Amino acid sequence: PTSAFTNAFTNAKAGMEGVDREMVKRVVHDMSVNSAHFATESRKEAAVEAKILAMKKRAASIRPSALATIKAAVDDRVARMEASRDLTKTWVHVDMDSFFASVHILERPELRDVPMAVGGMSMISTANYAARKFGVRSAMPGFIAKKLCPQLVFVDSDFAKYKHYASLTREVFKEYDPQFDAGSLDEAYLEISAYCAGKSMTPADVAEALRREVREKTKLTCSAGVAPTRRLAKVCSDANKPDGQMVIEPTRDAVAALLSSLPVRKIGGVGKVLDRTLAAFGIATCGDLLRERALVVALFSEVQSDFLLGVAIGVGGEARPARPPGWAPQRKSLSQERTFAPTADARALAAKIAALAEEVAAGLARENLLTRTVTLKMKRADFEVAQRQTSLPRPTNDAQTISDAALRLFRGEKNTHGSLRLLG
DNA sequence: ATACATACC
DNA sequence: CACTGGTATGTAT
Repeated sequence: PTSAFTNAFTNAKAGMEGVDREMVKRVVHDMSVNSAHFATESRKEAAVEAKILAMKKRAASIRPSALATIKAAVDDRVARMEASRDLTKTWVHVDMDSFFASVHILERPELRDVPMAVGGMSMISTANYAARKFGVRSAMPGFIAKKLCPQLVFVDSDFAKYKHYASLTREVFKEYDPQFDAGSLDEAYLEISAYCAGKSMTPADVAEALRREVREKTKLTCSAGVAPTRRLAKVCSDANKPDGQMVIEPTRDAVAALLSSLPVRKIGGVGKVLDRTLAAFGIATCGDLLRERALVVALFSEVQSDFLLGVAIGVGGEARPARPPGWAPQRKSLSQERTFAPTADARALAAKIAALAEEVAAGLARENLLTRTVTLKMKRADFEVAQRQTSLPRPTNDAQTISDAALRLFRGEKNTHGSLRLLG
C-alpha cells in the first residue's frame, strides 16, 4: 500500500485548488518509492502505526465505568476553561503570501506568470501560484517538482532580501501594535483591540487598512485572520489566501460554529503524526475532538490533553505572553548543519565537523553568547538520524573547544556511523 | 542529562 | 542523479 507520507504534498493548500491530487500523489510516490529516503520514512511510519495500535489497545481496555468517571472530570475541566474564555482581545495574524517567491517576483516581474520555485533540485522552500497549479509546493524536493512541472524555474534564495522586506512589513505592524510578535520573517501576531478602540474602527477595517499599507510599503500582498485568540487568528489568515482575510466574531457561538467542522490539522501544533493519531480514533475535526473529549483525556498526557481541549472549544492563546519591560527574545540553541554527498571518509567528516564548530563559535561570539552543551547530529546515507550530546565543564564560545567536544562524540560513534550525508 | 520525535516556516 | 536548515519543545529514559 502507498504509505501515508507520500500524501504529504497533496494536502489542500492555498493555490492548489483544482490540482489533480491523485496524479500528484502518483508522481511523488513513483519518484520516491525506490529511494533510501522512502525506506526510512516507511520505517518511521510503521513506528507511528505501532504507537497508534498500542493506544488503540489501551483505549479498548478502558471500562465504560472508568470512561464515565473521566467524562465527569473532563466536563469539569472544560467548564473551567470555558469560564476563563476571554473574548475581549482582538488578534490579527498577518501572513505574507508566498513570501520568498513574491520577493523575487518583485524584482523580476516576468517570474510572476511562469511556474517558479525558490530552491533547487534538492529542496524548494516556496513556489509561486503559477507553480502551485501543478501541485508544486513548499518542502517538496525540486526533482519531484520538476517532474510535476518540467518548465519549473528555480531561483536561489536570498535571505538578505527577505529580511529587508520583512523589516518593511514590521514597520507597518508596529503602528497597529507596538508589541507585535513576529513568528518568522513572513508572519506576525498583533493584538489590535486598543487600536480599534482608539480609532473607532472595526477589526475587519483595521485588517483591511493594515493589508493595504503593507501592500503600499512593500508591493507585496499578505493575508490576515482576525479572531479572539492567536490560534484562531492563524487559522483565519490561511482561509482566504492570497490577498484575503477572514474574521471570526468574538462570540462563543461564532467560535463554536467555525470549530465544529474545522479539521484538527488546520490548528498550529497539530502536525501529521497527531492528526493521524486522532484520525485513528475517529477524530478529524475540532467538533470530533470535543465530542470525544473523555477519550482524549484518557489517552493523552496532561500537557497534550490540555492543548487538545483548548483546541476543541477555541480557548487558549488569548493573553499576550507576559514579558517584563525590556524583555528581549532569548535564544535557547544555535546550530549549523549541512547536507553533502554521502561519505564515510573519517578525515573528511572530521574536517566538516571542525568547520561547523567554527561557524557555531562565530555565531555565539556575534551574539555574545556562551554554550555549555555541544550536540553532534549525524544523518546516515540511509537518512537515519542520530544525535550525541555532551556537557562542557564551563560555558564557552571557543571554536577549538566546541570542535574538540564534537569530535570526541564523533569518534565515540566510529564503529556505527558508516557513510553520512549530513553533519550538524 | 541525554536521545529522539514532532512541529513550524 | 537529486528529499533542506534552524529553532523550539514534548516524551521517554
